[in-house]
Amino acid sequence: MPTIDRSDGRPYYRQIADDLRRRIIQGQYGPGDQLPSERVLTEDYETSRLTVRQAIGLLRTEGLLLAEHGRGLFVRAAVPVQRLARTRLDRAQRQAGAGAFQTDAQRAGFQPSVDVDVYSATADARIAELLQVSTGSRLIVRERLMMADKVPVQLSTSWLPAELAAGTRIELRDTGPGGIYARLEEKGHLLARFTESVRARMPSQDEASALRLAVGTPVLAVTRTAFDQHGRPVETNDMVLAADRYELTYEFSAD
Amino acid sequence: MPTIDRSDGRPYYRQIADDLRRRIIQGQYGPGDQLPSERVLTEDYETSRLTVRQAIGLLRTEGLLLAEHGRGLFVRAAVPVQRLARTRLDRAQRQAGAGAFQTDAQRAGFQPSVDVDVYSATADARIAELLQVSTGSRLIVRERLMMADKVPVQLSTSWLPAELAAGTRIELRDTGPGGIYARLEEKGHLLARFTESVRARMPSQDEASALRLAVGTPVLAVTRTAFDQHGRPVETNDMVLAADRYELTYEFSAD
DNA sequence: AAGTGGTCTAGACCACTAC
DNA sequence: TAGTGGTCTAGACCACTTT
Repeated sequence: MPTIDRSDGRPYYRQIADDLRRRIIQGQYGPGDQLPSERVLTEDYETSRLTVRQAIGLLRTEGLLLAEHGRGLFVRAAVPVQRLARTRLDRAQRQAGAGAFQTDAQRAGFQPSVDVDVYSATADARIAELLQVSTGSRLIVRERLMMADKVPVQLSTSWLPAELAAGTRIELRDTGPGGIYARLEEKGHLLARFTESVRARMPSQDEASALRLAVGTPVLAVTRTAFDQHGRPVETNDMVLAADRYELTYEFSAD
Repeated sequence: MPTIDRSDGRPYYRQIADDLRRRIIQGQYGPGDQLPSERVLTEDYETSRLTVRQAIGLLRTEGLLLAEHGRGLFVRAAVPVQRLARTRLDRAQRQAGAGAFQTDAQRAGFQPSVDVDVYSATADARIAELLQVSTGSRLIVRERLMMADKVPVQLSTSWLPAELAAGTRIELRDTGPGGIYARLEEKGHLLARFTESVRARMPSQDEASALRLAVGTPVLAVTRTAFDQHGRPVETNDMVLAADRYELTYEFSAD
């Protein structure tokens, strides 16, 4: 029977969280199962509702529990994870037609859709360094919200030096078959190399609502830069991915 | 002056959080600065302390604020980020002497130290698949807690088929110069290739306390598998990194 | 000793979901 | 309509840090 040890040094809400966490891990409550309501837990643990809510808040930020207003508390079920492999950027993949996101989504059985916004801007310090241009240089910026079966799953912002995009479909919403990389190669910038840097953090308010993230879901922030055959950076790209829906994979030689 | 709009649809605590967030982003409170105390904020916003604490809790899980018991509320300062590049696993690096962590830490100006635990176990389904052995096979497991200037920064667990480690220093706490990869190569398993998969999630209770993570800090979970010249997996490794202290970088060709 | 954040109580009413 | 989680009040005492 669940109770609180009033002489235990731990605060009550931690004892409750530890107890519920143990039950979940041991399988007493499985993925998708409903927990007793907050009021029932309050009676079970002989405490106040706020204390129970503190415990539940802890398990929510740990990503273990999901609260649904008017319905109840549920053990969070694992989401099918989409794997993003390095090979999504191989030339063969790029030339196959659509962009990387479309290809991935369709292979995984999702119906992809994209909202695009294109505008011009000037380079701040960070983008200037990534693209090896001067701060204040003119850029084309492409912001995209990618959806799988109409569920937002990925934010992406691309920056390109304005003169590389000038007069191409990169300046339009629809960049045509193969996406911006195909347009760059048509212009003589053969893509030679990518760098990617990966970080994780909690989402901003805007990202959380755009991606409809549950409390306790971090994001993966990936910055990719594309270099042409002369070693010149031709595009850089910030991707924000819901961490519970994506896995990134890389492969490299040991030499 | 800060106040709450009682007719605004948003809950009070969100209005307060939005207001404080705006002030932080606009620079009214810079990194490391102290905010007014909870009781002062309660008066400023003309509400109850719990409502202020809810707002602060939001900003803490977003990673914007840090609360220090008995001291006050502070804007979280950016931590110096350690970059983990693919090249940390190059043969030249590995043969230079110490393991990857020691090399990285010393280059970054930290004094590295490591707690190690070595024991034998049997393969569960996941490890069996990664190492391409049968479930239940005998393994050597090496658990490590890495510290930089005595601050825990990284957890690492390695699994190797028992027969590859048998009779080598891989079974000991101190594996000798070059670490386990050097011992494997001495035994004729030349390392050819690594795969890494990267995910992000909120830490478990154990990880949070082992790595001394602040509320609102996710972890990067990296699984690396090493393959020998015959394509056989010889080791697999789970790394858990504090996301606010690490950045992973990768580089690959566009072909 | 004074000020800070951390924990806790015993209520109340609102918003949402299901029957 | 009943049950659920979400928000809010007005207190109280504890644990920690600083002076």
